[in-house]
Amino acid sequence: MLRSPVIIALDWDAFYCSVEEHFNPELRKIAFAVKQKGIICTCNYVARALGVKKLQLLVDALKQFPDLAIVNGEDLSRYRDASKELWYFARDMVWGGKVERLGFDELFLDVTDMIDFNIALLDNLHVPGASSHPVSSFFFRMSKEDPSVGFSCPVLTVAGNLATGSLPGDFRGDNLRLVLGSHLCHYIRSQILDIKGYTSSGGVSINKTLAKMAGASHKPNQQTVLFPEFAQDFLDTYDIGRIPWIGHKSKSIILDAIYKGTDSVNHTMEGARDGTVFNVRHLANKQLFINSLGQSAGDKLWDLLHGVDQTGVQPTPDMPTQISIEDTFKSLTSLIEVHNVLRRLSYSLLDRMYIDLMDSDGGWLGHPQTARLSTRPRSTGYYGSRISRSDSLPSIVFSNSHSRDYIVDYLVDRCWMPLFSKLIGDAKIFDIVLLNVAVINIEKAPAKSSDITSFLGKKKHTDNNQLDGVHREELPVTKRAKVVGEYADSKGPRFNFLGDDEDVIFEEDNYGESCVVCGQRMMSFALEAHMRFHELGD
DNA sequence: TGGGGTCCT
DNA sequence: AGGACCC
Repeated sequence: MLRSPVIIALDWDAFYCSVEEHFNPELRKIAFAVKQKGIICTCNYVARALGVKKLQLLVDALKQFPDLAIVNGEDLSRYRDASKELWYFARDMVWGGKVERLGFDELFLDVTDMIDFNIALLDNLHVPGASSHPVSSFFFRMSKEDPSVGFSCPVLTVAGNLATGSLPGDFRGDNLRLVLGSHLCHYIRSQILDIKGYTSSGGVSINKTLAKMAGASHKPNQQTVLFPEFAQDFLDTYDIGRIPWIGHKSKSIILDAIYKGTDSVNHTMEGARDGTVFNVRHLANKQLFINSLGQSAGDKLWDLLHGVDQTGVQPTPDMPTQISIEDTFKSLTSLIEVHNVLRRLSYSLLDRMYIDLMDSDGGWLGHPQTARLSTRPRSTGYYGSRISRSDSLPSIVFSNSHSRDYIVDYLVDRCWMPLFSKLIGDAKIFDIVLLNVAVINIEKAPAKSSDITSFLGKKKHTDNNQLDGVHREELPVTKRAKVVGEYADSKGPRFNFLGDDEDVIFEEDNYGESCVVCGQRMMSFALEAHMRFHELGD
């Protein structure tokens, strides 16, 4: 008999805010939001209760809620650190480490093996002919080796919410496995809260998409199990655009294909086109999906509407496949400004490479092969459109015999600036709003025997599962400080109320300054290097 | 309207 | 090199 997987989706509640509250517990009590440039990227639940929205314009939110506190979240290092820590912690609990990370705040856990093992234990408790009563509780084992590790698991109840509010017809077979999954989910969330101090929302079902949607249906700090027999009812009420992996483009293509006969008035009015899963399922068919989206995407999205998701949990590797650093601007038009931004971005990029690609002895775990520079032109193309150029990454970035300053200079002059020239072409006239530097195509370094060189000092990666509440909050800082030193310290969490306008005003003082020598306008932080440029007599 | 990521074409 | 998707 074929058994379904048991998948758990976890989502840290208001993640950036939770991290900030970790650093500054006083934030817990007040309404606050995390901003990046001109927008609020997330806000805590105190603020949400007042009506603050995610992805709201900062100026709008402050107009409406003058007392809203604002934290600058443009530097992601603290969130990345916390994300990694929670990911490793969860992964240590899942047999085979079958954990996939999605963004910084979501995990998929394939706990099928753990469920199967414990189902077998449960079956053994039923002595044939001895009793007609099933056990009401048993000890769920979290370890194959140590029978004392685990938790008490009531098998006649479901932990948390029921998607569609319905109990399944029976507690046998795959249903029983999901019941155990719900208790496992609850146990894992409790561990994460008790030991790491983060609340989460959980979803339990037979594949990633159903688990994720189930989890999203009851937030925060709750969990939901979706039994397969209710999957279609659950999905049918959703708009297709709310199903993960069906984005704006796909939704629009699908609705266009379905409603292609209707007039243009209806076409442009979103409300006029019923996009519920139920409606789309009945007005379209698989062939229409394949015709309009292509074989592979059409097939996949049609399956999704029916609760079928073949993509398994792909364990996220320890090394990222790319590392990128970016910044956005209102407008960047001169080479010297670009040069200075690239210098700053290169510093951060090196930091990230040292953190994510080096082992505790300062040896490289992986070597990126390619450097990629991306920009976004101002007001050309659709929003978000980027253009990029790439070239092989100079191997000097792996050197331990050059200073960081030297490597940065080398990168900017020999790598990023030439790529930038390639990007903007012969006209040499540009107006960009974004710069992104990335190292990609990271190849795993061959296993090394020993490497004594350690110009960065020890980067300790301990498993701090046993840390108590007092020391827990110091972790992310101390972990990073040894590696990046004073650079990171200068960029610690900043937070201010309205009235302390440093972070609230949008980059006001970065613009409109003029060089006293040549009169060229540039951002203030570019002035210093620009003056050096004059002193050297160009 | 951010500052990241993944995979596919 | 770009485009889709995710957060």
